[in-house]
Amino acid sequence: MKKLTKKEDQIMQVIWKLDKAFIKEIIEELPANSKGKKPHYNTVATLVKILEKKGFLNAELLGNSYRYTPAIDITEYRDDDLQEIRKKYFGDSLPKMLAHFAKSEKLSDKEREELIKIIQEGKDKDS
Amino acid sequence: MKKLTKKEDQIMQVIWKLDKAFIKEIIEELPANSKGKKPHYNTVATLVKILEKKGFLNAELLGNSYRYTPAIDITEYRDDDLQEIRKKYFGDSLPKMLAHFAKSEKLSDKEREELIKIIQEGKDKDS
DNA sequence: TAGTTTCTACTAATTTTTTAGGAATTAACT
DNA sequence: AGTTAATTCCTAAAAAATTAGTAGAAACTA
Repeated sequence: MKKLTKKEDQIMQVIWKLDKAFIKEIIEELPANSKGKKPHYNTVATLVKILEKKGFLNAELLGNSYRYTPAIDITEYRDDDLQEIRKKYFGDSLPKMLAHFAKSEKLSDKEREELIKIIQEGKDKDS
Repeated sequence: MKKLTKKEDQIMQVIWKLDKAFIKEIIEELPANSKGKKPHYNTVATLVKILEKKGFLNAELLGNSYRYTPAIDITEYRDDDLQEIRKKYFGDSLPKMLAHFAKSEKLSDKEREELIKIIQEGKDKDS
């Protein structure tokens, strides 16, 4: 899968969240910078074009403007990301990584029970 | 914590791995590019200088050259990274993320047992 | 219809990141 | 001492990523 830059990633996160979005709507979701400015319309349009070219977005012409939808599932992208993290910090070992998380923070008793159930059951569909 | 660029991150990974390193040694650990070339000495030296300025590295003069050591623990940096992932893909929920991993892939029975033990015990030191 | 707004397409400016050249210094060797 | 090799420091070129301007088409409005 093609890599995304930080800004491209940011745009994708928004579109995954909205599922379908016009550029205008994307801008609304984006945070303002330190001077309180949302990014320029054309800035976002450029990023979106790049994402389309990279195969991350599909465009559909509605009236005179395009609406964009993800061409790639967020889970696919996410799993790539997660695998990288695993490689980088846990010697590519899932149990090591899991153990880290399990140890690292507080879980409620109920959460613990649920996790144990999941682990015992083994694999499943996706979360 | 200051953010690192991709190359800066790459250098840090090497130094965390080696614990102490001269520039020469860093270069040895870095992969060659598509033309079989390791990065230029000064390229690495520049990155290292930046990392020093950003507070990620300490330099110690030995003979006529510097040896670099991490000024920041990898676990600290890693945990930042992990938290971002958690926010980005799991609505900042640790149990959700854990559940995803637990479901996502195959674990051996032994690994399962160990994880369950860890979860039941609750928190611990770091992994 | 003329003015105004909205959006796209194209292009370029700006900023950030990455790469590496040149000169000076030190050490090492013969 | 003279030559070579390795390193630093300073600097800037090159590439990649980000931002946004200009022009024109389409749609809307008074």
